[in-house]
Amino acid sequence: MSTRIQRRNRGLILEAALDVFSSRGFRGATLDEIARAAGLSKPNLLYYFDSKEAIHRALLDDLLETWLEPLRTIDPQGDPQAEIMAYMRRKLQMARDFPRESRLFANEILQGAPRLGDFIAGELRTLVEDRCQLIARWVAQGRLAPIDPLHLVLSIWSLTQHYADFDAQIRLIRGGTDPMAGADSFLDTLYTRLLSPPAAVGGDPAAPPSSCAKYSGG
Amino acid sequence: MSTRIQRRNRGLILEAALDVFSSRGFRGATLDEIARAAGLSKPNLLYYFDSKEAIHRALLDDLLETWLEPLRTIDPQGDPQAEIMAYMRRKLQMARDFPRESRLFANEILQGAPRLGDFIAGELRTLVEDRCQLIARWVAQGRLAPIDPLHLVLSIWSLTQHYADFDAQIRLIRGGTDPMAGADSFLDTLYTRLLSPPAAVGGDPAAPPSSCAKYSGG
DNA sequence: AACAGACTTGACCAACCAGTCAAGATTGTT
DNA sequence: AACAATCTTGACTGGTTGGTCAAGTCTGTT
Repeated sequence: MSTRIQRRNRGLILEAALDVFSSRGFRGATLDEIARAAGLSKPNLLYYFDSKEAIHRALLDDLLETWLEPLRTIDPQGDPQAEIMAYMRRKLQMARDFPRESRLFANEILQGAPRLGDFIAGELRTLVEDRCQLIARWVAQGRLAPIDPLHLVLSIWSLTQHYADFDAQIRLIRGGTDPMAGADSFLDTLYTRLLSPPAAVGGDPAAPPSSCAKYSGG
Repeated sequence: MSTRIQRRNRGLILEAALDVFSSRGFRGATLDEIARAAGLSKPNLLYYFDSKEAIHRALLDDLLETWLEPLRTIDPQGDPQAEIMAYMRRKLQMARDFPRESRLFANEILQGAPRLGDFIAGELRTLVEDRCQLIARWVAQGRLAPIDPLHLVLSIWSLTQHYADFDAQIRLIRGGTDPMAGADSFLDTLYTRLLSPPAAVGGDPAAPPSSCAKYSGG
């Protein structure tokens, strides 16, 4: 059971901590700065969370489900190209809506994934392998242009999260204009051209490149 | 004038500092750790560099020229598609050869580019604008498929540096196999499909999308 | 050998850090 | 009003950090 005050203050702390951790990394963040941003005293932070580590952990835990969900949503029964385009658009929308979460994640990976190793090597890896098998089947059926499924997935992560993670750089280069302006239509164009199966209708889909072979067993 | 010992020790320090800064970020790195990695005492580090900040600065300064050079190398007289493919391949090779430098840069941008703001808003921005004008001309001439030049450049940065910056994640997902295996041919495929102008030979190149218009004045 | 300049470091300092604690303030309930 | 549970915090601790300094060692030159 948690009180009204607990819910409010835990919320304030996590919100402030997301700001600080995402922009300074774990070691660069200080409890004093989080406390100041949350409008609470430092001992009060530690009344609600056991440690700096625990706050960070709580943020990551919130994040992980949100992170996996769009990948889970890909529907094996749907149209291959439409499914992948929709996945890419969901990820881009997440970069727009949750840029701090993206940077929190990026910070964690950049430092060698010390706290996310288990999640990545476990749940995420399993899910990615499953999705790669699905994509490989679609390619084998000639419903997608021949492509390496894993690199396709990585490219979607890379291209969408880039707008959140490198926001500071893009802002400085574009000087003023919205960093993500034009990103939607660019990525639509990119993945349409990348994925559209060769115009040749019907028959004989080309053999998938060898890099897909390892997934075709599913 | 610098002595033999100076050259050797400055080199040892910068090499060690690159390891530490790239994996921990500026605030997460400590002089003790750099000193230990370099095999020198902490006061000795500060005999060769004025401060922690100065070591970091020296690393970034070394980096910036290397970073710009491939973009400069794009030849306005060359074949458009070949020039951009070659640029992409150079960037991918840099991600392979200098992953720590890429992560050092990524750390800096993630934290809001506090030390690179001037470089990015100045030299880099000017160069990028110039290259975008060039690409926009190529598109207008129908020698490249219609595409937003800035997002094209951003996509190359994103897709190549991703293999260095998110190395830890890719390693954990692939479990053992070389994180960059297959990246070359994937990116070759991607940019070939993205950039190849429509098969229609000769005449009437389609009007470039409006997002290119702002570059067409150069 | 002798000497100056270059190099090295143990011991230290002030500032900052995560986390503790005891004492007090606030809140919800009767 | 009274009381217990919840909430809040100033003052503190032990450990770490970037950086200093005086005293020393090493190196190249004569």
